[in-house]
Amino acid sequence: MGVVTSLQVAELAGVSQSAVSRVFTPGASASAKTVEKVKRAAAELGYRPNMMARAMITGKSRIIGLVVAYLDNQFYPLALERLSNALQAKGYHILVFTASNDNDHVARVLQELIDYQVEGIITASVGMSSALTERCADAGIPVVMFNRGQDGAHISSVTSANREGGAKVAEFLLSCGHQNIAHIGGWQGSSTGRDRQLGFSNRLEVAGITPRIVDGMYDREVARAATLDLMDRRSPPDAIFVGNDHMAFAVMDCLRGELGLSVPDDVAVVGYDDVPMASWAAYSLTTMRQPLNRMVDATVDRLMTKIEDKSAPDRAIEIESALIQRQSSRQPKGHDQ
Amino acid sequence: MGVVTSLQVAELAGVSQSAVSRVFTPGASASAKTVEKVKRAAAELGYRPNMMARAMITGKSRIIGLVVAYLDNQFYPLALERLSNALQAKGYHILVFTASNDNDHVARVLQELIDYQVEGIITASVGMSSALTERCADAGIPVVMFNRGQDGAHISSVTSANREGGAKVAEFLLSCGHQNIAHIGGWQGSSTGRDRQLGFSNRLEVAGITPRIVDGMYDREVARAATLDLMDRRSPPDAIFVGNDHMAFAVMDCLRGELGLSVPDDVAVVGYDDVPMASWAAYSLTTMRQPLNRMVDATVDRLMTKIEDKSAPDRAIEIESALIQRQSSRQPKGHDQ
DNA sequence: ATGAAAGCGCTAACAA
DNA sequence: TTGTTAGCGCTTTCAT
Repeated sequence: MGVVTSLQVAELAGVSQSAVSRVFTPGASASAKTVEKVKRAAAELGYRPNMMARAMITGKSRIIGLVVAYLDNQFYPLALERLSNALQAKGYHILVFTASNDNDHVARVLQELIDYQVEGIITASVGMSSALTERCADAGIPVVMFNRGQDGAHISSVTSANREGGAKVAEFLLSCGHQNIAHIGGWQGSSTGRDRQLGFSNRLEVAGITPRIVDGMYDREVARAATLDLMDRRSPPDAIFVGNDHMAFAVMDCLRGELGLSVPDDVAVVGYDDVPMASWAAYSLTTMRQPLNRMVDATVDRLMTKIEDKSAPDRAIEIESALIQRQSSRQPKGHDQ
Repeated sequence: MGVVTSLQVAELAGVSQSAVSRVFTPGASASAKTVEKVKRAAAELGYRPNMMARAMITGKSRIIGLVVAYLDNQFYPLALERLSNALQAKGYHILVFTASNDNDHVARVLQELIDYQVEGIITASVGMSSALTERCADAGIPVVMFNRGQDGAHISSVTSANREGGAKVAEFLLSCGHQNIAHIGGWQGSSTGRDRQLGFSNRLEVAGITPRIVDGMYDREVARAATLDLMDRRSPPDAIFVGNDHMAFAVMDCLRGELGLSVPDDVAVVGYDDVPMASWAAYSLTTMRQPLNRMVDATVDRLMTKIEDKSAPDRAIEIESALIQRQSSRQPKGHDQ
């Protein structure tokens, strides 16, 4: 069993144990000769520093906790992958925790993360009460919320400009000549869902239109039921803005499969996120592109900043997003092919 | 900053530091009175044991390393989610590492995992040379390969019965009356891809049919190119078995979108995995169902067994899978609706 | 059942 | 630059 300690390396190399430690500590001082001897001995014994011991002393575990609720919406696994890569490049690693969007559950999970002495926490697809935010701050652990915000709170977050995004969708549907518009929103318990909806309906109201609104809860089944309900009314909508792509696919499946309708001829559908699947031929979904890479970069940047300087100010970062037009929507008026 | 130590709790509770430790150690002995006093003091100070320190001493980090290559194939995020939940329920957590399928890369990642003193390693969608397997064994860290096997190797693995699965698909396509059959295989560098292909072509050969075979590399783009190539030949296939669902979706997109063909009238498509998307109306893909829950359970079980008893034998577990018939394939002969 | 004492493997002053 | 000496916060003998 390969449990080699720095002491054994020291003995073999004929130096002190602390010399070994220095050789394996980035910013430490050691003569070329010592480095040489130690490296050789270490290689021979297959020695590697014990991260746990190091973490305990320095208080730097090099671990970032990631709390995530859903992994069935493709946006999140992709975010996880990118975050992991970006963090790995900086010598950090991700400890994954799954939690439902229940506040108690999140609290428990957060406590465990604190127990693990993680250096930072990223929450994705989960909300946090300000009480929880406080708790982490007390423990001295920086938190960045990914794709969720928290109103007027003392916490860093990275989202796209959801309100503006919702407005852009409204603008677009209006320009396509739609008047009878519905919205299957993201869960109203999430800032993301609320903001998109707000931007959307505010812009529509300016045009004197009040969209029919249902909460899709970020769930395929709920979105499907909402679609069925919407289309069953006296004057069904000819355009539906869906709170995210994940639900939009369900809406399209329902529209085309169950109801035998044509998208976009009978009903136009617009989503939000632009996950890879949105561009697949089977859907070709018009959607707001959330720039994943930039969101990930901003998240990592925010986290690193706070880790290096705990007193750095918290910031709510909003990244602009753009509408990607595909086949699930009609052409805006006055725009020829 | 909430860095409360057991010593502070001990002082407040009027007991020794070791008493505090015992109270927080599951199998330890302490009188009801002591437990009471300590718990009260701990609660007052907000004390929680430092996992890092505990891990260092006991050698039990309660962390499982997960090495994963792709997260764009929906099968893996789902596996990750289930694994995380199952492990969380047992008090373990997942440290995620992403690695390409390059042996050196995997080696580096594995070394980092060993540095972190993880108690076990799960590899998903990545292969491991037996040299790497050895290394982990030397470090005393159990490894379970998920959805990958290693021929005649000294390692635990959990897969579905891929060879048999491939044969089942062949059998099915034959029963539908197909004669001109192609296979866009999973990456041949993976046991999973090889086994499915082997079972498939062996069964077909019995019927005197030699399928045209292309390696799809588990990649949408490669699968698309393969489809284009296959359909461009003099006698294009009327049935394609694709090595996994992820590629099968690309094949269907290409067939229906780019080539304007009908599935299954012109070409039948069968996949492998049965990810949720396979059942969505847009695809309705006939596919082999890999029982994710059972695979996850087996993986966790195997890992726990090896963690508890390092000398437990390694086993290659194969879980049976069944064909799920949907709309992307024709009806087998002699079977009425 | 409890406290004292000895480490786990390492980093970080401190002298030399 | 180097070795010596303390610990980090905890678990674990070992007496009591």
